Amino acid sequence: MKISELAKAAHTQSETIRYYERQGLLPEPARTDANYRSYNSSHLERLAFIRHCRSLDMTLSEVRTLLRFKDAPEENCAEVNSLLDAHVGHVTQRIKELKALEKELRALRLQCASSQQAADCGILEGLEQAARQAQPPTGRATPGHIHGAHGGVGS
Amino acid sequence: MKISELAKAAHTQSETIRYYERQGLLPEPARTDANYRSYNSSHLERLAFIRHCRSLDMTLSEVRTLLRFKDAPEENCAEVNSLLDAHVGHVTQRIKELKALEKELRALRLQCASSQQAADCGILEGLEQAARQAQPPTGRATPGHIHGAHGGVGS
DNA sequence: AAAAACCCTGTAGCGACCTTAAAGTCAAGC
DNA sequence: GCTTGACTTTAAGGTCGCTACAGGGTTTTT
Repeated sequence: MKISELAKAAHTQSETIRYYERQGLLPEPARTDANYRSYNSSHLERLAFIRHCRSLDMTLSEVRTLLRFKDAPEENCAEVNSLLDAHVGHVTQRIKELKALEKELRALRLQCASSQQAADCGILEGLEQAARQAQPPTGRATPGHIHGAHGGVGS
Repeated sequence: MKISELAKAAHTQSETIRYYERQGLLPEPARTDANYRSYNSSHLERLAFIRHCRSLDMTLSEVRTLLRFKDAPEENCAEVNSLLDAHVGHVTQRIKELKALEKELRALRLQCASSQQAADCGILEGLEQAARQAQPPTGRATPGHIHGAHGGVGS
């Protein structure tokens, strides 16, 4: 299997596969005479595993940890459990934050129903006023790792 | 006001302020004889505005748009409204995605109650099995811009 | 045999910062 | 007047998870 076939099978781009190889997530495959990467089904399985973890919004570092356990089946898997617990915690926390955000944004949106001069725009005014009460940074409790509204794994 | 005073007042790091200046979000302030940046209250107000928008998970490009309207109060603010509508949409969408994710992760977590050999870990097994059904990438409808579980504005 | 489609390596870019480094400036204490 | 330490300056590089070239080689199709 060459790289584009593997890419198609795993719904991934070839570039991403090479990237995972550089990051040590995928083992270096055999090469053909022409120096092309030559994959087998075990590569596909591993890549599918990685992509699934990514679709669950895990970082590559988290995935790396899980792969370590897959590669060492005799180890105790307690760390897997706690990794997952932490990850669920991040997601739950992020949902909470985004809900609060959504509420604030919707309230803000109501302040300007029509299009008018920016000077009278309730949204801009609302933002300015909110900014004036120099809030304490409302940092998240734990740094977490679930991003904002922008990006994600997508297709 | 020098940079560290402004930084403290706006709960921001000095580096971030310089970064915003480079990005054209904050005007270049006057300089002292020693070439130190010298800020006034209008800078603070503008920085607070930016930080508040960031705490609402807007991108700097979105903030830039809002600032344009603040700087041109006679313009029609319709774009402000649609920007906010789009942003609320992104957040709402991301919440939906994260909720689905949370559900899947919690189900996965139940598969391994105790710590045991990784070979028998229900979580790893669950991940492997899920990965095997080569899902279509489940891309998000619109690219959106709300990130995953990792990162955010934080303190 | 030419053209199109693939593969290779290496590098640079995205966003929103954070960190480091090397050098200059300022206020206080001795 | 001199040192110490806390500030400031610019510039460069690192983070994360890719993506997009550039500039070559190879394989497949026409």
